[in-house]
Amino acid sequence: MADVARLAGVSHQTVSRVINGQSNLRPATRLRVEEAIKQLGYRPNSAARALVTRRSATIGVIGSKSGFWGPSSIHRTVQAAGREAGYFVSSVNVPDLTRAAVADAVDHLRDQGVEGIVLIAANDEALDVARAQEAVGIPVVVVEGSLYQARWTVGVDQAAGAELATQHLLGLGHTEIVHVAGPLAWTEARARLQGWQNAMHAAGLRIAPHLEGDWTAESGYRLGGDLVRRTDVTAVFAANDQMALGLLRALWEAGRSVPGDVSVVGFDDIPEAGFLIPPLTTVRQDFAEVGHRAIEMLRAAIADGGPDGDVPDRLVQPELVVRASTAAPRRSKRKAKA
Amino acid sequence: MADVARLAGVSHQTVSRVINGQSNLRPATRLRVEEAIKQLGYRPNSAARALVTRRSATIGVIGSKSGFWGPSSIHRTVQAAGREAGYFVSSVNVPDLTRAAVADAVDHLRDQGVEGIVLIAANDEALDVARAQEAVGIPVVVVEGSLYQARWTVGVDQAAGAELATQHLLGLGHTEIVHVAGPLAWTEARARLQGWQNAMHAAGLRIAPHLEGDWTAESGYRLGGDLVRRTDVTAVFAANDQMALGLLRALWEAGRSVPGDVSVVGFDDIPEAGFLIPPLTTVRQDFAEVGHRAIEMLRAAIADGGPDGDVPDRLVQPELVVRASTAAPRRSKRKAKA
DNA sequence: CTGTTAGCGCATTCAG
DNA sequence: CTGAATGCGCTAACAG
Repeated sequence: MADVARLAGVSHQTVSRVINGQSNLRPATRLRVEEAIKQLGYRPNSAARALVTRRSATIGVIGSKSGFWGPSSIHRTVQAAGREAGYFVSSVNVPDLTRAAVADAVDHLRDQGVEGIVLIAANDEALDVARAQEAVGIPVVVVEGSLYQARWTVGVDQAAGAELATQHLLGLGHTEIVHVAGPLAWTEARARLQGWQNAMHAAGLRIAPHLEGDWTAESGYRLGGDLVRRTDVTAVFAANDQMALGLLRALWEAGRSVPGDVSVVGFDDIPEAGFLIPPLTTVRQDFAEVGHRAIEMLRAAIADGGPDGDVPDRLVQPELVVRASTAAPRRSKRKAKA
Repeated sequence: MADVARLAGVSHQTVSRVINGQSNLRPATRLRVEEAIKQLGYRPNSAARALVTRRSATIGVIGSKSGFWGPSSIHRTVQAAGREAGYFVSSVNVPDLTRAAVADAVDHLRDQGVEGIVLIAANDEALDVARAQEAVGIPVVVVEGSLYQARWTVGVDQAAGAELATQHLLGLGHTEIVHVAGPLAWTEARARLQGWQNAMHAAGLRIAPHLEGDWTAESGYRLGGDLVRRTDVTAVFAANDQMALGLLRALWEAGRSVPGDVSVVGFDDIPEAGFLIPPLTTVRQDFAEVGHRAIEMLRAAIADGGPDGDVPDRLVQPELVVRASTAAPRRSKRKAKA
């Protein structure tokens, strides 16, 4: 910077003013300085700036190492939105979302001086850490966590999505609809379970016990092995597409046709969903929107720290994508068809 | 830090020594300082440290927004390995790997003062930028790029993997093996194409023209629509699992059985591969290993800048995973079966 | 083994 | 509209 000042024949701080786009500058001076900057290929030192301004212009994102479609998509969109908003974004992927691992990630990020943190794919333990952190003073926005367990939250309306899926099945005439849930320590899994129950309840139907998987195709396959024997079940709503995929395979192996014998609905709309056998009906989530809102909220939290925004803003509405894995049940048992 | 010094009754400097784990300290003093640090909840300011040491302890990772399995898995493993190595890791996902976008990402990272960059999933344009960057002084390790186009490179031996896949098909007795390649602007796609050609050539077989997809299931499905008419083709080697998945669907729709009528091999071993219909034979890549080596190499590049390591170290060997999508051709046309 | 003295590169007072 | 001083929090020399 001293070099630039010398070359432009001005002082230190005039250069600083140019860089920070201050207004009180004679255009000629500014031009001269800009010229010198370009000529010398000068780049401001962000460490020095951070030291004096006490602003690192950096935010942290905590994700999980596991690489499920939803969380990792959100990680990407949050990253992109953060950068667009002018931040450097520093990521850390924890092996699992245990209290210790998340706390560790938070520490790492704090040491770097991040101004705020976005925590993705939160389960209960992770939420505890988030709450503690907020108390300590560094804003944490939780994505896809429960709205009631953290102050700053953004996410898709999971329950609404699950209701959409279930209602679709209901509308087709199904009454025996089983839910293959995700791990219930995850708030997302619980919200989807809840949505399914709500819809079943609203339709006046008996709510069969749900199954619980771990988001993987393997678990869907394994649980599908059990479901296959229950011939009363005409439809399954899986809490994500991976498990639905495993289910499809189990059904296929058992010689039960989809959607002839049983309809299957997933959740997420992974890019492959439309190319499964058969193409999967599922619930699409607008991850890009989630990413943007997360950053928006984080900025607000950093600037303000005050009361959070309106609840409606935190929820992104999902959308049902109907494909070929769902149809009316073969023999329509009429019963609770209102 | 001044507070800590005061509380411990020592100087500035001694505190600094404790933090940096220097050896010349009386244990008693160290203990006293550590006590004070804990009591005050003191955390070193990394900006100040970066300013004086000229080391940010930060590295950058450039990935692509698209979210394909391979690149995003590597992104995660690189992130993890970087953190284990004591770095802060800052990510940026570019919309596409064009020259402009990558150059932009590099600039962003440089502004942050990263000590080095890992560039993931490189195509030709991105490689240009990487080379330019190396010349300018900031080390760039390219993952999955061509070994000949950049100095610091780590990756899976794509060609070897493709040969593995092709040889498997060959060993089963197939002679008409078509390759559905990835976008050939990607070095990975070219290497896999090359491996297939090598194996075909070595077997003394005619090399049919390849098809070119874009990594997506959709493209596999589309290209599969064409392949379906070519009844002479008994086996297809797809350059990734997504395209193989689309292919499976196209084949299924056309009523051609897999592996009865045609065998299919993929590449990547995505977690769902074992649960497709039928379970997919594919080539597995050890992404964690790639991530570790990338960081290892980046450290070397940062420290040294000198000659690169031995070529063997840059290549991770892939592994064939045989599942149910491959079998001997129905009518064995003997011809080049050695 | 420990304290003292400088200065990293910048933004922020305050004067001109 | 611009320049001169001051200090952010820390580490790197030196002294002692």
